Amino acid sequence: MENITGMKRTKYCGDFRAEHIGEAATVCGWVQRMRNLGGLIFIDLRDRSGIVQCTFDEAENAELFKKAFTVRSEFVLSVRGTVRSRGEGAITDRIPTGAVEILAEDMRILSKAQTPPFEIVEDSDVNDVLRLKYRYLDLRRPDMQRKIALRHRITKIARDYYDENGFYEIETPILTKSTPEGARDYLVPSRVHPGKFYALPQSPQQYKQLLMLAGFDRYMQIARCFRDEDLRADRQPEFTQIDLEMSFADVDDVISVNEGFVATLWEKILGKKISLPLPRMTYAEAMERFGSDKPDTRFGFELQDISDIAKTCEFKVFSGAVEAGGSVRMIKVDGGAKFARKEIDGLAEWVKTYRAKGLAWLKLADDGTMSSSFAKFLTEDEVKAIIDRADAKNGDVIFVVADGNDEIVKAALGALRCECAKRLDVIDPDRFDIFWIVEFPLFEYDEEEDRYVAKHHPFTAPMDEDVDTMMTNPAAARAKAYDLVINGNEAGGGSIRIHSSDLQEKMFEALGFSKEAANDRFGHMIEAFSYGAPPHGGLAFGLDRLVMLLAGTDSIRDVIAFPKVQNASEIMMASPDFVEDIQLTDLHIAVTGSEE
RNA sequence: GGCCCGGUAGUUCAGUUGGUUAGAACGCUAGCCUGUCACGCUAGAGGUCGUGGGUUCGAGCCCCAUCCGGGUCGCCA
Repeated sequence: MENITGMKRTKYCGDFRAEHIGEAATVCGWVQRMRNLGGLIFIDLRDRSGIVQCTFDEAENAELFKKAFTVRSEFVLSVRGTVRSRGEGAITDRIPTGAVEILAEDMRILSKAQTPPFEIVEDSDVNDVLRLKYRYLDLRRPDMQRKIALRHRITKIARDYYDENGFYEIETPILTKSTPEGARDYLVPSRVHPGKFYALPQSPQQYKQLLMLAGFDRYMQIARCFRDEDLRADRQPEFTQIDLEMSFADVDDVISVNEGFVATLWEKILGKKISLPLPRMTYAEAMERFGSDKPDTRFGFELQDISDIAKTCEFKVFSGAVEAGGSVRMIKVDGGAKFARKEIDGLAEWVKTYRAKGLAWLKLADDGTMSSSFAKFLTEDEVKAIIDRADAKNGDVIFVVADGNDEIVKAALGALRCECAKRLDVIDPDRFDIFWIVEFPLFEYDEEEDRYVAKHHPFTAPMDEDVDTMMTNPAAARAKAYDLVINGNEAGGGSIRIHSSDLQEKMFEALGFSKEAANDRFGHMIEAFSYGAPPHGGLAFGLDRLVMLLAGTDSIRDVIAFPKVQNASEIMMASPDFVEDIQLTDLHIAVTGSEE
């Protein structure tokens, strides 16, 4: 291999333009492709900025031409030469550097390369396992380079924006303590404390609150977080939050600063103006209209309650659901009559994954003919009342879900309306619906544990109106909590925190912690609050999801350099892995089961 | 843990009712070619059909199990 001495880059490949014609230049990069025309060889050289064509002419330099002959895809080269016009007819607007080329006068082969297991090209459609096994090759692809660069720009804008608004960037520990509520923790055994474990943080929640108590007033961090739960297309076990907290703030203050960040981001990255303040929708309204606490409002198909009609009808599936304390709700899907019977049957199966028992439907064909799975069990007036309420016209379909559990009805229809929108392709990909969901419930009932648990986390403040009734009527208590929703994605969320010891103790009591249990796990917080705590609150954006949205991709793996696959392993390094017995001994750990 | 989908050449895929020697494109190798840019032309190499078992005269195709991956429900304060 040759060295780079005297052949250092003068400019990135993608930066050459007609104005540089006549200049001497040296470029370094990977061979994207070569075209050998006999006495003339073109090599497309690629670096992170783009591609430039290097030309080797046998008539100009026969020895160099011979060397270029040995070059193959993905070789790493340094090429020195003169920038010149490609000449009449050869100029292309296919790439930004298409007006020029570099006539090579010298070339070093800095590194040879095996033929890669897949082609390094834009948007290649290669199996995920192979991509991830050779992630360093996958990342060479221009679209991946753009996504990772975009991620950098977003974190840079975040740091600048919060700095300008008085936030300090402060790091918090990665080795911390396990907390009983919430997701499963990743644990790290302690060598010096036999039997004790650190936990990796699910979020810097407690630390950032303590930073407010410490008087730093405003904090932010690009914080790595860890949750040992199953993966999804938009969920990784290790992910990044833009995490922040501010003192002497109420809901409006936190929302105001952070929607300013979102507007800045959209302006700088996409050139789109976001008008502020962003709209707000209560949790109750979101669930009632969209069956989701992160509704996609870019299309209609809203939920409508027909329990009143269903209650008295002869169809037991409907009336029985209402009698059992549940509900009967519907969505009208404009243009949904084009769903074939088979497809509707498929959707009926599909909603069962959301625990709905079935899917009733009523279709109005384009010629006005009605067909339905349930109309025959209802009176003409009842059917008409449903069609009228849905405001259904020819070409529409109405889907009805009935269940003794209203939550199931809403969740199933909420998911179904998104699925229908996707199948009918009614979503404008250039549209961004960004708004806040506010007034979340303070608690939610956990059927497994048979008690109320914190919907957000146990430090979330109740709304002032609900403080007095939160113990007697926990189901109705609302929190000073808010989520930012973008196109049906939860892009961020946060809350105002409890800052009085009294209220915090009351909260632990409501969650069913004994005084001892609360003290054991959160004693440091309770004590800290006793030394003068400012009112404070904060928020965390899911950085990965923000990048996804701004990059226009629907897989979180596309915006993380080295992501994990569904079983939480990392294919390239092959982690997790077994360790040496001596390491386990040092950590006082005996393994009782393994994959082998 | 449940459900759905997928695994055939280096890559992306096709493969009929179970029937001869499993094909295509791209990539790769060699040769020719001085204005290509998805260069072109000619020739060639390349396959445990994810793995194991079963049914059958015969399995890429049917059955069972299993592994790997994707999506999703549960889960994710």
